[in-house]
Amino acid sequence: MTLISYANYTGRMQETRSAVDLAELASRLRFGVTRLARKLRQQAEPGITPSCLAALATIEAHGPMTIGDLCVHEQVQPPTMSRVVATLVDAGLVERVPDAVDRRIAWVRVTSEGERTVQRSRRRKEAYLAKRIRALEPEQVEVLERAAGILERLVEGSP
Amino acid sequence: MTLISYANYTGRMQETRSAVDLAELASRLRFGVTRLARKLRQQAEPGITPSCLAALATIEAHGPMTIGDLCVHEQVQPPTMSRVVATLVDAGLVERVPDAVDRRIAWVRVTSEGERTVQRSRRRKEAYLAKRIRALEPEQVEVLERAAGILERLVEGSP
DNA sequence: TATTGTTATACTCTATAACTATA
DNA sequence: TATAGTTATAGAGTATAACAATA
Repeated sequence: MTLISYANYTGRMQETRSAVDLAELASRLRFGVTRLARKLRQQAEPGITPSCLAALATIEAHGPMTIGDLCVHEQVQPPTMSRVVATLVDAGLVERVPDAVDRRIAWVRVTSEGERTVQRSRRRKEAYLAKRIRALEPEQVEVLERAAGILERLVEGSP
Repeated sequence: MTLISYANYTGRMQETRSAVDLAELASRLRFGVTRLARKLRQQAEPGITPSCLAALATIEAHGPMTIGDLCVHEQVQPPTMSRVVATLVDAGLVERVPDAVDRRIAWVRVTSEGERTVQRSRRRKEAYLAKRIRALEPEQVEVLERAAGILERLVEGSP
């Protein structure tokens, strides 16, 4: 109340109202995105743990990566990723490819079995989502179409 | 390709194209939402683990709950929640209130310290989000305004 | 000497099984 | 006997510290 009166007084009402709406938008978006992501996680692939699946999906999306690359991307420490990769290798979902020139480096590449696993997992989550989207009004679907692109780019390259 | 030709032949092209777009929308939305949620989790409150914070936020949002209620809501088993609550009690963020009539039941209530912690955590995540939203064009913000409400309701009461 | 990754060890989160207290 | 919750114990995920191999 005080804010709006002040803003009105100083002739910056539009700006101030935007700031207020922005906080509320951030709040609602945080809530909706967090809950939806949680539901999607719950549609998990059986037989593979979330951390392994996340690493696998990352490698599948980026192409062959080193352990170091994966650590940066997944925000974990080297020993953790070393173990995740060992598990994925044991499961036959990825394979190690020694670097031709620098033999310290281990490239990690998705196998065709791993490829199938990632795609099955994605299909499962997307089917869950598609089912809910199908229940919406056409205008709502259109809003989501436009929002999807904005969300994809929203946190791109941010810490 | 085959699908569209077939749809065209049977005169259901519009429906079939929608189905195709729906899968793509689901895919993009899954990607965007998952990544954004991940970034939000990374803006975590220091000194409290994600599982404790999630439980705390749930109690704060719902009011006093039993351990059983919390298990259902957080999708964990009773021993897990029992420990999470014990940790929160030790940290002074929640308190146990014995049920007046059924002494097996333990109600869990947020303390004022817990309240402050939840709100600080939310503010931190929302500030992160608001900062990114502020960099968008006004039309994009408007799309997100409309999308927020749709996302909030999208998975309401679904398994 | 610096970099890449692994092994050793410890702590947290989670689960199942067995238990206690109460209804 | 059934229910609400806790304790005992074990497995997975993660981290830091110390190490090995290579550059």
